[in-house]
Parts: sequence; C-alpha cells; structure tokens
Amino acid sequence: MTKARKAVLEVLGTAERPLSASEISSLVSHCCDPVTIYRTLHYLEDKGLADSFVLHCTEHGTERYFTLLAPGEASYAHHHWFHCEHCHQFIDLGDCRIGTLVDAYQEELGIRVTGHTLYLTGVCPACSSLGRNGQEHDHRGHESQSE
Amino acid sequence: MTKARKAVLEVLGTAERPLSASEISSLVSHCCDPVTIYRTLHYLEDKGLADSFVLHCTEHGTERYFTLLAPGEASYAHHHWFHCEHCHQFIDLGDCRIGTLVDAYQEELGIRVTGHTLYLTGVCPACSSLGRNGQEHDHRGHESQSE
DNA sequence: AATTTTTTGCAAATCACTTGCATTTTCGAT
DNA sequence: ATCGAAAATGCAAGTGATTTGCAAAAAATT
Repeated sequence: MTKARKAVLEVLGTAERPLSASEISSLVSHCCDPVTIYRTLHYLEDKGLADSFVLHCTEHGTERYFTLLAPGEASYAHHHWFHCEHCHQFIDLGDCRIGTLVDAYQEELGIRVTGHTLYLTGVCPACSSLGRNGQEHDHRGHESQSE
Repeated sequence: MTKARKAVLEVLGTAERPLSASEISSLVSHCCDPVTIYRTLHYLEDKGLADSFVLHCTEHGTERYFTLLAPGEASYAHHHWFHCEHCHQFIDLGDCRIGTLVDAYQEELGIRVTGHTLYLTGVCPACSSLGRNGQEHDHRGHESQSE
C-alpha cells in the first residue's frame, strides 16, 4: 500500500461526507500531487472501494465527489446524499433505499442494472430556519424535479 | 423566439432520449454556434423547460444530458433513464417514481427537496442477449431506437 | 539486495463549458 | 412598418476539472 493511497483512504474514511478530488487534494497536499489523487481515486473506484457521483453546485462548480465503500462494514455501505444549495453541505440520507425500485425496473424492462446515481438537492433545515427558502438567488428551482 | 432556441427545442422534442450539448450542437450546427447551444440550454433549464443530468460514459466522456420538460404534457414530464454501458444508449424508465421516497426524506430530515438526480446504468436487453455482459470495447452495437 | 513492476510527479494536453465584447436579432412601442 | 432598447449570437480566448506522456522513485518480487 502506497503512501498516497493510505492518505486518501484516511481522509475518505474520516470525512463523513462526500469529498471532491480537489478537497482531498488539499487535505493531503503535504503528501502527494493532485494528479496522484485522481489516479488513486480511479484505482479505489475500480477496486470497488469507493463510490462517486458528479454534482454541480454554484459554489464549487461541477465536480465528482467520492465516498468510501467498504464491503461488509455497515458504515461504509452505498449511501445517498442530499446537497444544500445554500450552504453547500451534504446530509447523509443513509443506506440506499431504491433497491426494490431498481429490481422492478430490471424485471419490467429486462435490463441488468449494475449501478445507479441518486442524490437530492434543496435547502437544509439549518438554512431553512435562517429564512433561506431558496427564493433568493435561486436560479433554476421551483419544482421538485430535475437535475 | 429566436432561431437557435427554436432549433434546440425541435431536436429535443423529437429525440426520444436525453441529448448532450455536443449532440445537439452537431444536430443544429447548420444554424448556430456551440456556444449558443450552451446558452440556450441554460435558458431552457432556467425556464423550467428542460431537465438535465451529468453522466459519464466510456464512449462519450462526462457530459450533461438534456430532455424537454413541458408542464402539462405527459410525454414531457420528468423521467428517469437507464444508460447501457455497452451500447451507450438510453432507455426510458418513464415518469419519476421516487416522489414518495423524496417525501419521506423531507419529513424525516426536515430538508426541503427542490430537485433530484437519478439514473441507472448497466446492460440493456439487446446487449445482454448478444452475450455482452461486461465492458468490451465495442460501440456501434446492435440497432434499436433512434440515432 | 537485485530485479521487475507499479506508482508518482511534473509538464503539457484535453475536454466540456464559460466569458468578454462587438455585432446582430428580437420585440415592444410608436 | 419602423425605430430603438434590450436581449441573443458568434468568435476568440479563458477556466477549471481531469488526463496523459514520460522519466524518476517507490513497492513488490525473487
């Protein structure tokens, strides 16, 4: 196990939220080059040790976010996330709850599903209670749909 | 209504699958610049007329895909999609079926959900029946719907 | 420890997408 | 229909995330 991989596993394992390559990169900048972070993340995803999704947020732009995925360990199972459009923080939605739905699709359509991406966006409780209801600098939202 | 917007609405309305900016761009290249396509897509999404999600596929890389969304018209409601990792085509999963789940999350966590992204990936029936269950290096697979 | 294999760092490239700005188009009011 | 303000477009150049080539460095093998 290389130093870089150890470091990335460390930060991913400690963080309780998805991290982007750039966040990881700055968290372990003392140890390795950004390019290595990208390569390491590919490696981890390839080995089934990490999970990722692409999300666009007005503050950080479009980036891929990663979480650890340790087979067997409940705390590292495949989760889904909510992303607050205001404070740009993630809220853990817990273990995946669409297994049944995915199975239904497989049966109905004869497809074989090997992966899925699901995340929600909106306003978190903290931002809501601060009166940030999303009507302010909200560029594209009004319905409970999309993206 | 400008020529560019008319053209983009036309191709999006005709396509029965999500289209990326670059696909749209080449479909209407006779009419306008790629930059205009991007601006038009932002415009449509802003107006709630289009829906999008970012998907990475080995053949086309990471791109944002768009579909029309016409309020009222059933055929243009918010859908979800399956993407075949092999032939790289989309299969329509029909109207969104996670409304209840989203409501549950809202109640449980006190979040206000204004948008979500969901798509599935795997192997489509056609590719499966051709014995392609993994990731080979072939595109231009079988023929099915549009193109 | 010597050899082979894999990983890393750096520089430069790619790719999707965005921005600045001057030039059209569109559109509402005349 | 026409004029002028406001919005949209094209082109060139810029961003920012991610990738790639290649030689040096670190791991894994023997």
